[in-house]
Amino acid sequence: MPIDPLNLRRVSVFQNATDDDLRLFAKNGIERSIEEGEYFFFQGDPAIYFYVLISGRAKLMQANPSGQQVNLRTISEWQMFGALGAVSEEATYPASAQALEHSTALAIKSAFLKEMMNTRPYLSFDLMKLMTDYIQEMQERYRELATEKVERRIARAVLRLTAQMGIKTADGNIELAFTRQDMAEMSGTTLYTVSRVLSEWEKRGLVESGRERVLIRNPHGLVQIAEELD
Amino acid sequence: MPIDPLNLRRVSVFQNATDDDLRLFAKNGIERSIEEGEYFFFQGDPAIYFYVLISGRAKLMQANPSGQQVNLRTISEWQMFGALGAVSEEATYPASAQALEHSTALAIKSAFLKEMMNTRPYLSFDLMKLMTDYIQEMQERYRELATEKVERRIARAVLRLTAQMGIKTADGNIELAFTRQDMAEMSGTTLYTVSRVLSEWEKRGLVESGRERVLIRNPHGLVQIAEELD
DNA sequence: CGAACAATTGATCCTCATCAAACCTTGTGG
DNA sequence: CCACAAGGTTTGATGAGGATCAATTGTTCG
Repeated sequence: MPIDPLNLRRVSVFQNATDDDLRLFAKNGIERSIEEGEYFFFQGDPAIYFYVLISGRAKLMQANPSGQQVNLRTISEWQMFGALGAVSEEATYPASAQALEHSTALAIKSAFLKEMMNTRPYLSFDLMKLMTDYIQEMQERYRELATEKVERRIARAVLRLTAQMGIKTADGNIELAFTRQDMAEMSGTTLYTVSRVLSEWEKRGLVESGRERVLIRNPHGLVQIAEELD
Repeated sequence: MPIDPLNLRRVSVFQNATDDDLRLFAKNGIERSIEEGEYFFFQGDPAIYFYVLISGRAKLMQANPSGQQVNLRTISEWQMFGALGAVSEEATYPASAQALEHSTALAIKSAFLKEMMNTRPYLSFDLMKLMTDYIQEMQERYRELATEKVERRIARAVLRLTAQMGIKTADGNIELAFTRQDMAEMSGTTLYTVSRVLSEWEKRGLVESGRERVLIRNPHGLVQIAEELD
């Protein structure tokens, strides 16, 4: 069943689009559903389409030649991904996009977005806005990785995730659904270190953790770890 | 003495501008000359202007609250910097821009660029192109920092620099003019480690190094260090 | 020539990665 | 409904890779 085109307004790049434009994008897109663990695209594939995640969760990962990988970002509903190729000609995806659970996305030809941008300044503008935000985030994460210790990096990753993908539980706490491996790839460390740090936090009453699950008990405590001098 | 507006075409974002547009930008800019070590702007300042470096060299650095800093990129002639603020409203610079030698830049109001982009799709487009390139570079550097060992990261930093700011010497070799500290900030390590690695490379005949100076003797050898598996 | 700055090198220490083994948790099929 | 397999997690032991500190040497410039 096709989505309601007007829902696309929830995509930040489309927030200023006319209803007609939204319908145009929807009409030009094809829905793709994939299972957990499968890929929307692989690093190195020609970047013909960009995607809008309609349901589920996914992650963008980049691997080095020997296979080690980092998690560049996690994608939740109504986020756009794979859009870098919409600008540079004959580009390939710089990262792979893997579903963290059963997910469906709308795939739209990058060339179409490019075409639309020619006549709609608001589109270029909103896409640029998205890019600058992302650049700033990457610059910060880069600095963190270069200058901060693991515990703090993990705290930051957890806070970023809670802001973006945290699920409110019945009792008002916030829960994350990630494996230790995922969290390690997001903070540039190993699953062992993440496990140790979480155990320590649990002892201190900051979180409660289980299989593919972290419950934030004391967000303020995490902020302190993430921010405090020395 | 004011610059020739047509020289602005060498700025990648202005490559498709009309001569008249170039003159407009030049007329709306003011030249600022600063000495080595001084700053065009500081991290946290309101981002009212963006800059085009006309002569000299500069670096963009980001510091964490306790003062440790990383070098996000180095800026050479006819490169634009500080332009992120042109998109997001009431933004502040996410990094500081410091001159590596006596430098002069053209400062143009971000609001003016924004205004120009409204009516000139090519401008938005070329700026986006620049942003995507930068995003890809940052993503790669982030992955490197997370997964690669220092020696390789230093090799990559050196190669990036030679491509961007290498100076051909009389005998056909390429030379870089950076302190160990600068190189350390660019590869996410310390000046001591950079010094040790350069000494080792010198023993192997890959480079020749001196005060604020590295001469590349065997670029291919460096590429091997930067790329080889295992 | 001397002061200021940059680079080198050795010694030491600490943070994490790595490896290994055991332990949970969840889902599946008999 | 239990048993077992598969995948996720924890924890300990060990060691490597760099950071840090300190002392010395080299370079540049007024």
